[in-house]
Amino acid sequence: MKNRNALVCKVALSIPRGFVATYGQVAQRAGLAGAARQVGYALHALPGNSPVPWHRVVNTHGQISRRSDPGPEVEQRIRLELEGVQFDARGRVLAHYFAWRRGLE
DNA sequence: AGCGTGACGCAGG
DNA sequence: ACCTGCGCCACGC
Repeated sequence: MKNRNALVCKVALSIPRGFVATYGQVAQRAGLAGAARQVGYALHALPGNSPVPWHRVVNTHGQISRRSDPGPEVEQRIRLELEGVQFDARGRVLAHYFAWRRGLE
């Protein structure tokens, strides 16, 4: 269960504080291109005390993805705002905070 | 071993 | 901008 998961963690850890990245971008960087879903699953499986900045990963719309438990959803928003990340009225992270632009790299 | 499900993403219409 | 379908792949039943 390591590899895939470890790779995802590694990429997540490379996201600069105060910035965010999409599941797709993380997947791409982890060598799991096209399997963004797996990134979501991998992060979902992380223990709550994990040092991995899972909150810096959002969906392609720059929004915090809906999940079964609303709790983590709120926590993610808090943690990001704590790092200075701002959201627009629709709950999307402003493009300015994306660590890596799409198509770039 | 098959099947549904899910923190996703992209191409079409 | 909105909705739909399809691809992806690990997990649990």
